[in-house]
Amino acid sequence: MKKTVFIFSALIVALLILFQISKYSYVNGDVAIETIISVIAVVFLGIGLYVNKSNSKKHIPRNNNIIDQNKISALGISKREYEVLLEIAKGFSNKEIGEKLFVTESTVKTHVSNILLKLEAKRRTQAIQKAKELQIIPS
Amino acid sequence: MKKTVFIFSALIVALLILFQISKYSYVNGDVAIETIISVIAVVFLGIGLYVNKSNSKKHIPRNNNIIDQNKISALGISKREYEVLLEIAKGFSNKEIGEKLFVTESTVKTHVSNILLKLEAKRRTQAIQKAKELQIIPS
DNA sequence: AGTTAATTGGTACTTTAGTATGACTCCCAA
DNA sequence: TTGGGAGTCATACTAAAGTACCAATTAACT
Repeated sequence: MKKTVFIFSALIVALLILFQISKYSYVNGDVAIETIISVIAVVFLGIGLYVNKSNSKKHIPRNNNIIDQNKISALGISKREYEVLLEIAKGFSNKEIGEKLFVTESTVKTHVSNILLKLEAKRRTQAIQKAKELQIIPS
Repeated sequence: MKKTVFIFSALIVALLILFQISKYSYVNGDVAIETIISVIAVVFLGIGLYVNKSNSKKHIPRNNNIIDQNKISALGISKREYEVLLEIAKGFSNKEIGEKLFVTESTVKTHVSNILLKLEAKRRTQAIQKAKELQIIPS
């Protein structure tokens, strides 16, 4: 909200400055009224575009690719377990995950079991669903 | 792109109209220069806001909750198979899905096998992943 | 130095998941 | 009316997934 206050302040200041400049210039006959109006028009068109852009940017990140790191550690999920979780969500088997992470299938199974406990899931598919709900993996 | 052309045309027309109005009003001494400038400023501020809004709206629909019905039928996935697919994505076991849809686990297995064939997946987790990529199930 | 958590790996076992095949019913379009 | 797709179910099998315990190593912390 600080930004909004700043923008409107700048807007008012700009308005006053332009008033004075245009008055002064006109009185002296230096500048044509068309020029003054054009400058005003362009400036405020630009302000309108800028304000709208900075507002619309806030609405774009509706997709939750923002991973909640706090929840991961709150659940006690370790670095390695998390890596396994990501591979599970991609649809890989335990064997494939083992090959990817350079560990045996046995190790992967251990990690998976721990993940299921920590996410309170009965199956890996349920773990995927819960992890996405908790926003700890990208959807 | 038609909209953009329209907007810029309207912009130019508005500019010309304002030129004439301001000239005429000033010559007659009816209106103060401050008023003219204020009107110009407000009008172009409004234009700036409007143009960017209609542009940014096009970028918003990045979320894909829109299910592609055409792809489902293109893949030859039947109504019942699709129902099973949705339950798989929710993390249910074959037995649980059977209870939900009032069929035996055996029937669910048949459906699952067909789904895996049609989605070219080796596992149900991979089927979930592919289905989400194809936007045939909500993410 | 001792403790703890994380990572790794193994064995043995149970439970799901998935495949293959066959069969029955229902309904719809040719 | 008949062929085919969709849906249902069963059996028998193989393949993954998951559980339970145990154990060794390493890095970090006290």
